Amino acid sequence: MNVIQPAPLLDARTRVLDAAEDLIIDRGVSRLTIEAAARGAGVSKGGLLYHFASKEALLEAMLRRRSDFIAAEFEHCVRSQAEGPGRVARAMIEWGFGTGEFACDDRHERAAAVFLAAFHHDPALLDPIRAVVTKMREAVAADGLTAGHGAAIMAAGDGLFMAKIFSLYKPTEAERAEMRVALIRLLEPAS
Amino acid sequence: MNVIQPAPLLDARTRVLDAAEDLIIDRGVSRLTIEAAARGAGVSKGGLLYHFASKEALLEAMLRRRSDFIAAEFEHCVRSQAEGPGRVARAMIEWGFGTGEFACDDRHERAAAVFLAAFHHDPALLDPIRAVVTKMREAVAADGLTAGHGAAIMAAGDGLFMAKIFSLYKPTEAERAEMRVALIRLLEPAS
DNA sequence: ATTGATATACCGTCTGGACGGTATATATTG
DNA sequence: CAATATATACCGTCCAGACGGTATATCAAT
Repeated sequence: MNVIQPAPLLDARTRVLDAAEDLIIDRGVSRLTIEAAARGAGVSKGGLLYHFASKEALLEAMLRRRSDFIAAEFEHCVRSQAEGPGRVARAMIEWGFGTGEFACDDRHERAAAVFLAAFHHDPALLDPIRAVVTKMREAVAADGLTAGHGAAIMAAGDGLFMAKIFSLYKPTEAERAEMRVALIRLLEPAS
Repeated sequence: MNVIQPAPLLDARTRVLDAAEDLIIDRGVSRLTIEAAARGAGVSKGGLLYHFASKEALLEAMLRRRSDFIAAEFEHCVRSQAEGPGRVARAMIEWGFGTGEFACDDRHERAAAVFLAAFHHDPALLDPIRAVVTKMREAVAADGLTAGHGAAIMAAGDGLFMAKIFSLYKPTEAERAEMRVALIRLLEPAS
């Protein structure tokens, strides 16, 4: 105890949130305990419980942070697309299969980790994400594409996301590019 | 204790496997304990541990049962499709978006539950599924479609599966049918 | 009587959470 | 300004319960 810690650059609350994510990512969902998260953040268990009244409260906060972030990022991605039919679907393609600013990266990995941990503790904790997904689906439905085409694009992105969550497979960059081309075809009205 | 149980129709081993799945599905992954699984199967904890030496062994058996089943079911589904290019992709479309014999049903839900529980205990436990997925991806790659198109179809199916796992949303039958139509477009060579 | 199948009792560990205490910063007041 | 009070941000300890797993007993069938 009383080990000398490096000067804390972020406030304890943020450090705990980050540490908890790190823990899930490199030790697994089952290793996330409030004690371990506290240690990782350079805080005592009591200190953690000051900021988050319970493990559930911690998970709620983790989830809120990530789902807010995801929602904002996606909205930004949509706005970066040209207006007109298929705008939302195009954003989804860039989000899941592109290589630019909005490509999947470690933030998505962190989000996935949080979703899993929250779901494990209590499936109801995912409600904030469900709300975000519902909004996305509504946007897709009102996107001006042939019915079902936007939903198929979204599902394909989700599929890749799931593969990442469970490390089922890791598509090569070439494969992602090819999938992107395929999905772009679905932006055209059915003949 | 010693509550009178209905005559056990199945052998204890199968009953334990089923009970464990039930537990995950309607109480959540975190509620799966060997004690609870034993109770659900009408067996004592010792009885369960006779058949499955540890919780990990139980999860392994649960996973093996489901992944064998999934693999066999998918193979059957492929064989039911007409030969020729896109056979595997067509099977995937029917599997994930069709309404017939191979449509997703509660067996998929049970599989999803098992995957989650196994992943939580130890991500490496998913290796049997990863092998199945790898085989599927190889089959898709050799399916004779424009590169990436089969992978996109597969990803869309996976996306719907993920939505089911986490109860993110439940597409209507009409929506599934529309998605199916969209994906069928990807069977045609790119113009 | 041996073996397979199941029950009972128990142990050690881990975890979430409660609790009491401490140091520092920030008002409030005389 | 000094003294006092209050809030904030932690720390370290302790405990009850849950859980996985072991050891041993029972019992039916061959």
